[in-house]
Parts: sequence; C-alpha cells; structure tokens
Amino acid sequence: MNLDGVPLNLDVTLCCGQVFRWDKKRDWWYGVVGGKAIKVRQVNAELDFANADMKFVENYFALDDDLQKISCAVGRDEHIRKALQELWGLRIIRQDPWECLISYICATYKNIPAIKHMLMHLSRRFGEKTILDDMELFTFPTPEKLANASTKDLLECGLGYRAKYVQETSKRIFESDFELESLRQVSYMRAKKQLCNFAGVGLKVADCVLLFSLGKTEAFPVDRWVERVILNHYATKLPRELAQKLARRKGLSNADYTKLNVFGREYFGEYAGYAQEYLYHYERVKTQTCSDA
DNA sequence: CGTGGGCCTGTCTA
DNA sequence: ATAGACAGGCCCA
Repeated sequence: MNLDGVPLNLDVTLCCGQVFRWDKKRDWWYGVVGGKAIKVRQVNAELDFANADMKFVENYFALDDDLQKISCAVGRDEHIRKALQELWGLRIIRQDPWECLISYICATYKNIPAIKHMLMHLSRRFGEKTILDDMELFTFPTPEKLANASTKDLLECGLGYRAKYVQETSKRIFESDFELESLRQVSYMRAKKQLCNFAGVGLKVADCVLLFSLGKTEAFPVDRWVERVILNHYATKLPRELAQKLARRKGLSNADYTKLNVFGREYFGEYAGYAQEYLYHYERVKTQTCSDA
C-alpha cells in the first residue's frame, strides 16, 4: 500500500527498543503478531506486507496517530525538536498487552540484546512454531503455558530472578482470567495501579505496558536513559534539590521516579509517551549504534 | 513514607 | 583474552 504522505520510518520503529521480537532478513521485517507470522517492508512511501490485511497493519503501526499534530504538541524545545527531526517517522506501535507485560517484566536490569534472547527462548520453548518463507517463527506463549511452566524451564530460558515474577504473574492472569485489554477503559492512574499489583511490575514496567500496548500515550516511562536525558537537557526545569540529588545517586526511588514521570507528563502533555520514545532513542543513537542486527 | 542493598545472567568495555 | 562493570528495576528489610 502507499503511505500517501503518512510519515513512517519502519526501521527506526522496529529497532528502537519498544518491541523485541522482530527480525530483519533481506530488507523484510519478520514478526509474529496476533498469533500469526507476518512480514513487512518499507520502500520509501510504499509499505508492503504479507499474511496480514491493511486494516490490521494500519492499526498495529498506529498509522492513524497524527504524527504532525503530535510533533507540534510535544515540540516544546530545541532538544526534542532535534530528536523528532532526526528520528522522524518513529511510531509507537500497538502491541499485544500480554506479550508486552511479560516482555517488560523480563526487561528489568538487562540490555536489549539480552532481552531479545530471553523472549526468543521463551517463545521457542513454549510458543508454537509457524513458518513464513524460509523463516521459523514462534508465537508468544499463552498465559496458560507460562503459568504451567516449571521454574527450571524458565531458568533455562535465562530469566534468572525474573522467573518467579513471570510465573506468579502468569498464574494470576491465567487463573483469574484477567483481561488486560479491560485496562484500556480505565484512566492512566487507575490502570497503572492495577498493573503494579502484578509480581515484577513496578512503576517503570507499568508505564511501558500502558504506553506500548494499552493506548496510554500520556505514559512517560523513566529509565536510566531518560533519566540521563532529563539531567543533561532538562535539569533547569526541575527543582534544584532534585536535580542535584539525581546527579549524585545511581538509582531512582519510587518517589523520585514519580517526580520525573510527572515532569514529563506535564511538560510534554497528552503525547508525552511519544516524546519519551524519541528522546530515549535519540540519546542512545548519539552514544552508540542501534543495538539491532 | 523514605532509603539501601541484593539480585540472575548476558553484553559491553577496557 | 578475561575480568569487571553495567544493564529500559523490583522487592524486601
């Protein structure tokens, strides 16, 4: 299909660290979405795909989000405008909440290549194999599969201390038949509190799940990188005491997390999540190369 | 309510 | 090459 003026940068979108189970082979991106393997490729204004219909692709890549409007809304200063310009076409895609939740529980205290490996191992062992072209792809394990997985199995997937969180959260979701999708109808704050009740889910993980899979574009996850961005470019907009304290310390307490989170949401507004993702990725590409194949 | 330390293990860096 | 630091944090004392 022709994008017809709708801005999209597929490569940046799929390798900026918001989603972990896409692989590029011969200029096609292969992934599993909605239980089936699909492939996507962008050639300038042309977006090609196979094994999926147009409506599905448009929704998954959030092509109905008006990037121009969002850019105007969050473009409050030189730095963010530079990031927007540099990474123009990056979109926040609409992931499956279940996969997103487990992914970010696993993502704590890991770098992106390691996260991809864990999720690949999990899918290989507990998902179902599907074939597309010459690619073997695996669906993401269901809550039932992970709820019944043994600790030993999960450890062999490299989860380490995250194994018990995945186990507990999967059990709760499976046994109570919890519908993560229902959190879409709930306010950002209430949904965040609900998510934080799951094992292995704190403020940061909850914000990621809300932003990347539950349509809360105002969510503003604060990780080490975003903390760095704020310190390097927005410190003057914070209370001086807070900025000094953050410069001294290594990690974020919940209270300080919330302060930075509120700053982001108030400063950038209802699309703070987009600002976060541009700033996050921009900070990374400035200091290293894209950590993707 | 705020703070500090521990944590599995794969990557990255020197 | 090999050790040591660090990683898209969370939990518990």
